[in-house]
Amino acid sequence: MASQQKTSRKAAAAAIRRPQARAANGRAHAGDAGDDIGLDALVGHAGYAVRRFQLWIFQDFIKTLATVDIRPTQYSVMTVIGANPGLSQMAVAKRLGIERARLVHLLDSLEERDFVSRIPSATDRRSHALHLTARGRSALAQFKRLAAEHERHVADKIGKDNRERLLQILACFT
Amino acid sequence: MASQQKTSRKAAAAAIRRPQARAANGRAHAGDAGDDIGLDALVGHAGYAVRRFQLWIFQDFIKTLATVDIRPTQYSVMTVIGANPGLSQMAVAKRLGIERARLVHLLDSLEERDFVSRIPSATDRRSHALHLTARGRSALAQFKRLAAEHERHVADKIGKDNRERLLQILACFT
DNA sequence: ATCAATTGTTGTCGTCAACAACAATCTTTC
DNA sequence: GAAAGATTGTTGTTGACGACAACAATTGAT
Repeated sequence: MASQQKTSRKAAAAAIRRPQARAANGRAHAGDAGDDIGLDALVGHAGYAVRRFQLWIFQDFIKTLATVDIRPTQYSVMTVIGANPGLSQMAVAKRLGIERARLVHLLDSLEERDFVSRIPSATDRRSHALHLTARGRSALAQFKRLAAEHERHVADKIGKDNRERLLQILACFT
Repeated sequence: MASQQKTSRKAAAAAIRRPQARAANGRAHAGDAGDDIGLDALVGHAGYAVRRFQLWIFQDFIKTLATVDIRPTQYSVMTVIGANPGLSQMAVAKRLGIERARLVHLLDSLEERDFVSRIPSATDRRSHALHLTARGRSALAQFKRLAAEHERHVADKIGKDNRERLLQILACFT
């Protein structure tokens, strides 16, 4: 493949020049940096819009909480544990739609930073009861303030009422 | 960490039993499999809902187009090239918000399957003019039919009008 | 007592975004 | 027209993330 690239770059300078069907949005020379590139069917696909939106929103979250070095998934884990102390890893994973294998590493890092502690369950010696540490509780309070600031960025971007509508539409997935 | 887990599992069976602050949504024993686990602040976060929604929507897309083995990103690349023949890799990457480094591998796979061809640009010997092959064009037509079916799944899930509203709200990101 | 299921853990694999470096090539500037 | 800087495609690495498979310890059911 690399060699194929090399050879095709060097050799076939006289390329196949087909009459070439015109673009759906009719542009002359499509190679330049103009921003009038049509998306065709993509504009009707919710998945594309959602992907772009999630990219933006996650980047803003990470940037807004960069000072405390907390990522969206870590925030969601701490929030759920804070609201439901004593949950097992299984319960947290199921509730948040995270693989329990992945949650292991997430909790490892949060435990290293002394935000969360795994306490052996009194009733089931297989499972751990998850709790926030004192440090974790006060940290989470700060995270929530920063997350609220991030949420204001979202409202600024798409509009306050649109954000409300969005939350309502997607409520069935939370 | 692994040893810490081992020891804590074996040793501290008599765990710390704090009086333990009650959960925000007031539950008795939080360790069981009940689905009444509160999300607390997460319900107000657009990012969380969007993440869950994107997970669902991408999985449905992949499943619906499994017979043709096309993933969302591949579909978006072929759609844009089909609508704008002759685009450079840079232009496609910028338009779709993909890293140009990542687009290289995407195009490699699409070129291997004879859906896309990189034709040396006549005006700029650095860049490639991207085109769909004849096989790529007819394949894309089928992909679009399947993608439309997927889009109906979305409408079934969140409601036809909600889907329209969603597309409208997120139009600024496409 | 035995067998199936659950829980946490470890590991691998593939996708994806972000970055950095590089050669080839184009563009700008003197 | 030659040097300096920018752009394009490519390669590679890193880290977050989802999916899956295996495993030991433990629990629950038969």
